[in-house]
Amino acid sequence: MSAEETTKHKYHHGDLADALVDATLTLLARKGPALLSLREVARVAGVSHGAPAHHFGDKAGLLTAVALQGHQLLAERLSESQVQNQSSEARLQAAGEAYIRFAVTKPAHFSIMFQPDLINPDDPAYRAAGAASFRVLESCVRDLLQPTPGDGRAIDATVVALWSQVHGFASLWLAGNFGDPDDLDLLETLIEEMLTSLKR
Amino acid sequence: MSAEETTKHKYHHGDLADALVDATLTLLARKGPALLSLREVARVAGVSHGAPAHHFGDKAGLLTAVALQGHQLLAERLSESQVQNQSSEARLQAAGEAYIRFAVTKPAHFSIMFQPDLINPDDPAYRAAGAASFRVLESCVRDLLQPTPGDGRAIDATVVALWSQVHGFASLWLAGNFGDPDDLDLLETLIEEMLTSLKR
DNA sequence: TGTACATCAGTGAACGCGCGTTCACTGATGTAC
DNA sequence: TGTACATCAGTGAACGCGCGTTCACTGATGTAC
Repeated sequence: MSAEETTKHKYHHGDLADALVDATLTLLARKGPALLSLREVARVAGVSHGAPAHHFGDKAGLLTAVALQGHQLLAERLSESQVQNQSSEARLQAAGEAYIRFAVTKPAHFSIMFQPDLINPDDPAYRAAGAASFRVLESCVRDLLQPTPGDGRAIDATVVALWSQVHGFASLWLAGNFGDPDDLDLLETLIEEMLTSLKR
Repeated sequence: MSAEETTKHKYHHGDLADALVDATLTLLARKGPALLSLREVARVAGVSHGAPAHHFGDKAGLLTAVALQGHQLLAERLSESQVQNQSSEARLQAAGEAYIRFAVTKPAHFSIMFQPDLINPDDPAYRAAGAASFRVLESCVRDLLQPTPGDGRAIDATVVALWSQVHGFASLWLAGNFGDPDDLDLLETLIEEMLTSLKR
């Protein structure tokens, strides 16, 4: 972000695509995907409401870009959680924890990433990003189970179990089902208590 | 439903409130909560678009009624899953399985039950129904852990773990993240493989 | 350095649309007598 | 059994609104020479 961008109003924005994604995230955090409008996004970004079409085609295109960024970010966080040399069990737990922390710290991204109705779920880049984050989860489970490569099943039940647990926890937490979503102490406690049970 | 209702068009519907809820469920199944409109609901129910206001006040009121019915149905299914005299472990597993089966067989209900943005989350009846289904889950976990009544914690981590897992599985399944949501064989396999791990 | 020109990015007016909600109304029902 | 009347449930026209998308345009940028 250049210095003059903050003061002067340039006709050419410079990085409007990114700015629109950011504005979308702001609004997603404020009111949820169902109530978001393209015009309001443009308003927040400070551009005319016709501008988004240039970069994203239509509303679904913009939301797909946000969901895609979310998956990339998630894959990144999951990968980072694996870098330290730990036991397989610890790495599994770290992946689960990273998933939950991603969702809780990036609720706006998370709120749109699994909404096939609102995005273009067949967008190749989106699919690739989703597959990438899934692969990290999968790899640490495989690691744990010892290599039984190509045992023919479409999806491993242990990955399903882990993914389900952390995804469900994040969703329920964000919707306020476990108490105040801003109670970070409670969050820490629940994460620890829930995930240590993975070791048993 | 009376016989003549199917043929004759009566000015007074007789049970419009229920019919509107049913129409809402039809549309929720077809296009998801974000894209649902009150006027379309009325159209499907075969009444004028002003009619819903009489029974539900506004759109959020109607959606709240649907979410409420969903929670009641879920609580029922969870309770039913507990009636047989089984071991504590088997009952826990049965509750988890009942939760998933509810979500998969009633996706329209499930799609709106945890959307505080679209309903009136403070509606007393809705809150009560949600609390009731939570209590069933909680009771079978307490049962399993042996009575340590009133240990002071706001929410038990084991309930959190179970709820998270089945809720996450249902959400991810319905969104197509584990494969074709209509592949019932795969569903059976995954439910069994995932939930038997609860016993270990 | 300067000029001409192609390309690009954002504007803003215009479009048609379906929406949620309101409300005076009217058809139907049921109760009192 | 019949009549009057209160109550209720659904109608349909009207309201104002914000939306997504399109498109001729214009301001800005960068490149060729």
